[in-house]
Amino acid sequence: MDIAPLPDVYRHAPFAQDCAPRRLLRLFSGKWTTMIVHTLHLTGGTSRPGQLQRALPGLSKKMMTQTLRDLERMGLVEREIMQVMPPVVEYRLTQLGQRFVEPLEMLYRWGAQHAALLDQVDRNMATADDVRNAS
Amino acid sequence: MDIAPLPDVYRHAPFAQDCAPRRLLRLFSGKWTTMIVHTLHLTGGTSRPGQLQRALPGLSKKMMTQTLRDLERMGLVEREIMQVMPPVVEYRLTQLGQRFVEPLEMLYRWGAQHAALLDQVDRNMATADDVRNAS
DNA sequence: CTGCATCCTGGGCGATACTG
DNA sequence: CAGTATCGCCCAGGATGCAG
Repeated sequence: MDIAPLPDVYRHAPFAQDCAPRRLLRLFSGKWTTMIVHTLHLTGGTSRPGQLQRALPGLSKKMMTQTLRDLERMGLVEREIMQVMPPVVEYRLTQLGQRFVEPLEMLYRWGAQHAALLDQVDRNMATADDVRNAS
Repeated sequence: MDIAPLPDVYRHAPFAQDCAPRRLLRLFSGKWTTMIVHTLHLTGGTSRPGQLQRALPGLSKKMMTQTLRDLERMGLVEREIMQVMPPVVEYRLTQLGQRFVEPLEMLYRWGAQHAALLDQVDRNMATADDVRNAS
């Protein structure tokens, strides 16, 4: 008995359920994921937790470790523990992790170069809110 | 009385609270935001809701309208209503909205070209889960 | 067909406090 | 200093039903 083929709509949809774009978005859906990866890159591929947290204002200790654990599971980050007192830990981008720096750099660079557009968006939202308040 | 200056750490942090990268991430933090914008672009800059929903399997009617409203508030999308029965509506990227297509294209293209890396990530997570189950 | 209101659940994320 | 555990909020986002 044959399996019914998927409707064309699904096979040809540019954003099929598990297409690469969606997978990439899911990978980087966490609030801090991309920034942590990118910061590790900026610091030469390796940094210590305190350093990391200071570089990312607003990042709580909990979210930092949690995100780093996720990144470890993905194989993008590895952790080295030195058994001394006080303990010293270093996080490092794996080779796989370094591959993902490129798209992030592209994105961030674009944002920096087009800050004016972001300003425009903020202004639009502000005036929209004004209208909303005036009603 | 002077206002105490911010610690250097904050002024020089690559990811200061409101830097362009963070603003860009916030803009596109919604699950469907980027895909809707990109789909509008793919369809020549304008499409109807049904069409849009069919192009994005999994997108509920509610989230579609909600995201589109947000995009309208940002000034990235505009809506045209034709008063007929049954009603016809068209969503269109504004000029501002079109400016944001470029970074999305970069990102999505990168994802498509590096699907192998995404596969590797999935495999890593799978084996990590195996270890977890074996314990 | 489009779109809005309502209800509800999961989980992301933060604050706090405690261990080594 | 690094990491874990616990608590609780809030809201993104999905399901359903109704209206124009």
